[in-house]
Amino acid sequence: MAETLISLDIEQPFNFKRILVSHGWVDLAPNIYQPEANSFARIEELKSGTVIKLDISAEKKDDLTRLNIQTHHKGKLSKVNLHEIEMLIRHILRLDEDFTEFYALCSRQGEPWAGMPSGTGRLLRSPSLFEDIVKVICTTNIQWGGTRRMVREMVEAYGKPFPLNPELRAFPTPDRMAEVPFEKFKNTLRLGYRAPYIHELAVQMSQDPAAFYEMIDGSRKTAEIRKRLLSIKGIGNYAAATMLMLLGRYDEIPVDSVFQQFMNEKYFKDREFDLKEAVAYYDGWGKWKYLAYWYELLTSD
DNA sequence: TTCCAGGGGTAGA
DNA sequence: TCTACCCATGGA
Repeated sequence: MAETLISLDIEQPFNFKRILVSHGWVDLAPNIYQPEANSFARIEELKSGTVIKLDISAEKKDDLTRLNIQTHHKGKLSKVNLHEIEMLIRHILRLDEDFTEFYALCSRQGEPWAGMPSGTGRLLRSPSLFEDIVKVICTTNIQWGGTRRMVREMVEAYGKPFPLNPELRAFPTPDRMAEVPFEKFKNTLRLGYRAPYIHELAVQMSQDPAAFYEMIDGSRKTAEIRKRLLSIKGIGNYAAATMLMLLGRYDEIPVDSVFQQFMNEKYFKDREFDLKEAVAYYDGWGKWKYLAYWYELLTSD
């Protein structure tokens, strides 16, 4: 067993704890949430096929935050491996995303946004597009406990084991899912009607991953990316809005039962609920609608 | 047992 | 673009 510590100093407003409680992602396998330690771990299969465990925590250092990524591995990690780990950490924690404009807007909008803790706004994501799409599909038309179960079953059935503790596994690659015949895939996992969507996605992404990354290219307009996301079976309006959020685009409100119940209770107490009016409530936030809604929801009770 | 969940696909207007 | 209807699964 070997350990390698990677430390990253973050100078911009940054709030690690807020990432952990930003949405449910920290609680989905192969993430391991450690709330008492204010940290989380994650099993990761690197491009080389090496499976490692990452223990991710943060500490305050004067005016900046130091991220500590304790990497547990068998054998030695190459420079390429270490670079890949840093890049994936930067991605899942959104270290390179700029929220300056959002914070300025929050301070002008009054409460609850004006009182938002510094560095809020980063919602945890997964290293790969495949993992995030699969997880978003697993949040549709099901309670959160069901989402956790389905994701856990996928990891347990098809994730590559961590050699130092084979009970822990990485998130399955598209290849590993695609090579399983559909009938077997469907009967191994209890995904309900989502099984064909996820298996088909795995097949397509294993055949032509570049097409998917080209689809979400940063130079594309949000509406264009949204249209492409909607062409994926299993992704509708809610899931597309959630995927856009995960891609760093906050233009769309994810209209689901949570949104409708929250808006109904907060703004439609004495009158009939109007969905268009509820969505339009966030129009003033422009490209920051999702974060505005999400923060209001988090602080509502 | 029935209802429905952090909805979406499809057919038919 | 909008509406009905169907969809597996499991928790409440």
